[in-house]
Amino acid sequence: MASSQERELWGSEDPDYLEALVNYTFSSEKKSPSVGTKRKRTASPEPESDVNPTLFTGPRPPKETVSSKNENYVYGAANFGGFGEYMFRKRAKLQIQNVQLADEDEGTKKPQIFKGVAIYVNGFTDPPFQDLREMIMAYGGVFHAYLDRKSMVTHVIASQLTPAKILEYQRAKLKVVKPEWIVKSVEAEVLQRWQDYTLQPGAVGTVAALGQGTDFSGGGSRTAVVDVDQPSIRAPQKTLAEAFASRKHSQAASSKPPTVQKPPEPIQDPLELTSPEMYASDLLNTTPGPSRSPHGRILNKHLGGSDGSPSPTRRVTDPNTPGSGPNASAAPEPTEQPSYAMYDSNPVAAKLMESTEWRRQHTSANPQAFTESYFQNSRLHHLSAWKSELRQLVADAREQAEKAEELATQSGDSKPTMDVDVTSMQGARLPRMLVPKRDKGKGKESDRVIMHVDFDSFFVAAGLVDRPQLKGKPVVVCHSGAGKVSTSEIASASYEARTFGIKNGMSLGQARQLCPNIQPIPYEFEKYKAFSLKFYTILMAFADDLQAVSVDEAILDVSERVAQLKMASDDPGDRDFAKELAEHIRDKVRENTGCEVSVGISHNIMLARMATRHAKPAKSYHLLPGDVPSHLAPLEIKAIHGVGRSIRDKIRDKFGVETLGELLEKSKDSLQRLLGEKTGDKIWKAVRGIDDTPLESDKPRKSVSAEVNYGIRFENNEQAEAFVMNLATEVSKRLKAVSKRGRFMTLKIMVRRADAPLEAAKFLGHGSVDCYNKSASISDGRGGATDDAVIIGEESWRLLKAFNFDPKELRGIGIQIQKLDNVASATELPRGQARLSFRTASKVGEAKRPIEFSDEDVEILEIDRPPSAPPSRSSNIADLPSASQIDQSVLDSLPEDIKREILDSLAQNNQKVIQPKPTRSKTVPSSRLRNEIDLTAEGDGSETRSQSLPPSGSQTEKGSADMLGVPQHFTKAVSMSPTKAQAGGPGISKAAAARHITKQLAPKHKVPFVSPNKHGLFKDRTDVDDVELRALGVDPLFFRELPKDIQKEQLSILRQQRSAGTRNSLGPFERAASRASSRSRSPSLGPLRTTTAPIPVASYTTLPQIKKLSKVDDVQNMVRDWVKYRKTEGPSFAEVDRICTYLVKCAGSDIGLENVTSIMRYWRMILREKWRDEEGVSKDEIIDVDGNTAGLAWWNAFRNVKRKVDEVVKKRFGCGLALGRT
DNA sequence: ATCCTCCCCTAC
DNA sequence: TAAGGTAGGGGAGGAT
Ligand SMILES: Nc1ccn([C@H]2C[C@H](O)[C@@H](COP(=O)(O)OP(=O)(O)OP(=O)(O)O)O2)c(=O)n1
Ligand SMILES: [Mg+2]
Repeated sequence: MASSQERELWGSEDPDYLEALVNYTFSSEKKSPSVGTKRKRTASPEPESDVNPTLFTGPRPPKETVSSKNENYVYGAANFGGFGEYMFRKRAKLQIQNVQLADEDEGTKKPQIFKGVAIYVNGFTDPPFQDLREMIMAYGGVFHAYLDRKSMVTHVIASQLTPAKILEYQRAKLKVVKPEWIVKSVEAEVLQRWQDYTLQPGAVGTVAALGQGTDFSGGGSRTAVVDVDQPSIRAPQKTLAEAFASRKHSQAASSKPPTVQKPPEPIQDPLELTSPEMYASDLLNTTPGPSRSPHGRILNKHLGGSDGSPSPTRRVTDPNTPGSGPNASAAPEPTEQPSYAMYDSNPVAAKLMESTEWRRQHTSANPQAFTESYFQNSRLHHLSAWKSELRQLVADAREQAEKAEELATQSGDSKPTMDVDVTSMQGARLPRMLVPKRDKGKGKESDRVIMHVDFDSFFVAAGLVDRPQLKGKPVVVCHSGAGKVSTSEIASASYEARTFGIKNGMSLGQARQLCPNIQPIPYEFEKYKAFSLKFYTILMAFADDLQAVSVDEAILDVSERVAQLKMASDDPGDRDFAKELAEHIRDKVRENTGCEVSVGISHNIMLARMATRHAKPAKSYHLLPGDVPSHLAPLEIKAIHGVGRSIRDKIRDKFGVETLGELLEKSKDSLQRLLGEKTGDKIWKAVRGIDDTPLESDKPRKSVSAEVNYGIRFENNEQAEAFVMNLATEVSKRLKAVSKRGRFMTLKIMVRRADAPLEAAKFLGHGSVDCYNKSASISDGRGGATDDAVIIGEESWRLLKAFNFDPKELRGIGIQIQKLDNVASATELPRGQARLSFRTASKVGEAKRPIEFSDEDVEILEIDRPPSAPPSRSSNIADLPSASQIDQSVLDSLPEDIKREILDSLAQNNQKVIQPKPTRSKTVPSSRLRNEIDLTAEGDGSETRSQSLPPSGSQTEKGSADMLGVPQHFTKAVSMSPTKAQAGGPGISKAAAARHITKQLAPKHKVPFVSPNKHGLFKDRTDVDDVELRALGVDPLFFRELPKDIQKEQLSILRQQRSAGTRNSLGPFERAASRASSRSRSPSLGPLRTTTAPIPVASYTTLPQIKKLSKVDDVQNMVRDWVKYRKTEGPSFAEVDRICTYLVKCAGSDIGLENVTSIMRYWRMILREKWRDEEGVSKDEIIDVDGNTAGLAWWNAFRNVKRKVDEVVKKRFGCGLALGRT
């Protein structure tokens, strides 16, 4: 039965596959390769015309099927739209204020429809309390935070109240109405009859408000509201879900009654195996595994010894055998668990691979088609992509809100806020944290109310929305569905399935052994995305702050929100508002998605997560401080977020403890010695329920990558090269999608281990492999960051070629880009512009560059770019292009030993003799029996285990990695063989020598290979930007202060106008710019200036540690951290504005002025330390060696703030603030 | 001390 | 059939 269903769900149209299945004899060992057996499928398309229909089409439900769109930057069809108008609830009021201000500007003031109306809001409402409050106030009403006999409240707003409560109010002569009354009145801008909105005793919480009330589009601002088109909180939408959800095989499972048989025996602690690197499927493989260390770890047999043979940086290895440790076993292992795969080498795959045609249709042998369909169907790829998109959306919404907040504040919204104002928006004025992660709330940790929200069995839950008949049954989401021995991975298992021991990450085959009647359902990526968007939209309405964790999970700070609820309640009593809010959120999500989420609440993130675990499924749980000790004590170590198998084992091996309670006895010091400073401290604190980690919602992206470690099967180098180029194109797309460009890249390679079977246990999996990485600098022609697919692709291919691997042995390829610059501030200019900038740049650059680029950088090595190569491309640190590219004279200048090494390496390289050492490898422990169970699961500890090299191995590993026979850097840099040429020469170790060279090469590449004097290079696109900006009539200073997206947008508009010859008419941006400059133009910048302000006591210039006021000191520290935090990308608009607001405010008071001077001086000092350049007016180019423009942005920010402060000071004292020279 | 590079580890 | 990606915290050890 299952099979028929499966067929219906997935179908199986691949004749070759079917044949392979049929022909395979399970009980026997592999059959002899019957070549030529496979014939082409009946109705198959020609090989090339259509790449491979089976990958794209197929009987899969059209719904979830990826409808890839062109605009999607990745193959994924599941990008999120933007939250666009969504805002954090907390900021909603500001939006309204804005609207109001705007209206006032136009002379259109909101009609005071609520004049004479005094309102009190009770309990949870939709829209939220604060939104209502703002609406009421904006339209002339009075808002009361308390309800006592003295207040003149006329109306009580509530979505739901107990009959008793309603009566009580009515007796007090209060009108009890629903929120819609407010909303509708605002929408119509006319006071509606309250009688039409009275709250009836019987009314259920189904506040219609969500349905429609929230949208007060009438006011001209919908900022605080969920847009109707987007999946919103309101209408239970049928939208996407329905649109896509064809009723299709909904009745597929109908055959079986909803009876679930009981699981054989709940597995408590399945062995854990897999790990990111070590997958359970590969455990069976290795026969003669690496030797085992005392602790059950596998010792890495040292490959590539001194002979220079290659050594992997890593080897994907065995998940350590369960309980193999000495003490082991605290957890009784279920002895009967199915293994990930039944065979060491997948017989079906082996057979299919015999067919060239099949390979070209289903593996990397067909780069373009394979990559595309692979990413479209990779759940892990989607998970990662969604995560970063969500983070970006949250960051955007936040930035937008903050901007609005600033505007509202600045514009003087000093209008007297009605009476109370418990909630006051003072947040906007306080010098709140600049850097989010900073100790914004030290000391008040206990006051935080953190909520962790996570869907229960997300993929399954989403899938069951359209398959109600499967609810209550053991269901799993995975590809395929056929095959008794399927190696298809289970992305999500229902709670019913979990009772059988099935876990996320297991193979379907394993699951079948645990539960023969397991019901697999297909993926529906589009639906997950849509649900997630609704989910986040809902959360945003209730959170003070929000951190996106993943597509189905988020962390909220609801401290303020809960405090407000409490204050607004006339009868706080002992109600747990946090829990009520959690349930409210659960209701909302259920209404909108039909899925259950669980909520964990506590006073810090770690505990909130633990609370969620306890709550699941379908519940909420508030872990109170008093319950923490007893709650944590019995949990296993892995229950701490961030503690995986490796750390758990280290602790277990060292202390022999299994639970958090036992860990309490270990000293912090011993933990730090074992795990490292930070990790040890974290664990020590965690065990005590301590976690001061703040929510992180706006961290800048540090890398962008794309990798494929599945289905990689090349027949020759041509295919490999094509694949690499294709992957580079993918990375390029991703970079462009986030407006980033990089200056450094790393190629990640997986190679089949010699002892691993040709075909892995997992169908087309990578199997047991060795990992190798190689890095290189990349740049556009001007030494700037790049996102060019060709540049990245060529560099990647060169790096790969340098390894000289047999293409047939490759099993994984990845390209990662680092050292990112934002496009807005990086290069993006057409040639012409570049040239323009060049002039300016060289002018400025020549003066300072020489200093930064010492002779060694520039003169030691010069590499001429082959004329054929586009001048734009430069490689770097990593291998030298070729012997012909090395300037002989430069070579001659090198120490003899080093020179020899270089030549040797080049020679070897040419001979293709070099064998790199893997940095890592993945393998299987020999001890693992084929039928043992290993399983993976994420939830509990069973999954991933990655085996780190044994201590000794690790060290050696590390050492060898660095030296690889020779210094790793050198090796990399020169693509040379591992031979440890002994050159240790005078004084320097070989490694040191290599590094030395590397260093010389590195900077050199990023900049050109030539001397700056010679060619006046060193121009920086940043300069370009400034020059261009000026050419466009824009003040660079002002421009830099704008949010990146605005910068980009304005830039393109201006360029367009310019090219269209419209330049003379002022564009919106130009107007803004001129306005800005005139507004703050003040000569105050000069370091010297008379002062009225007392000179700060200490000269931080010389002694930064001197303190004056601890408060000042705190601010200074914050500034220091801030600069450090944003050192590579410059400060954000919101941050600068905040510090500016703070300083201006301080400057307005006598006491504060002194502090302002101190802080400004300190800030300047920090900037001077980091970016030499002074804030001199004449020069505005501060570009560091890497071409980064952060320094420029920082100085601009400093100058702007200084200007604003000066304005204030000038008004009071007649002249600007004097900071003195130093 | 602190930075930088090259990993390892973890999470979903 | 099957889709084992990817970003960021942080540690080790060398450079500065
Ligand atoms: N190894 C994994 C783990 C998770 N996921 C996907 C599917 C999950 O549904 C989703 C969310 O992961 P969770 O860890 O939150 O797991 P579930 O939501 O499935 O279950 P629960 O949260 O109830 O434990 O991510 C996956 O594809 N592979
Ligand atoms: Mg979940």
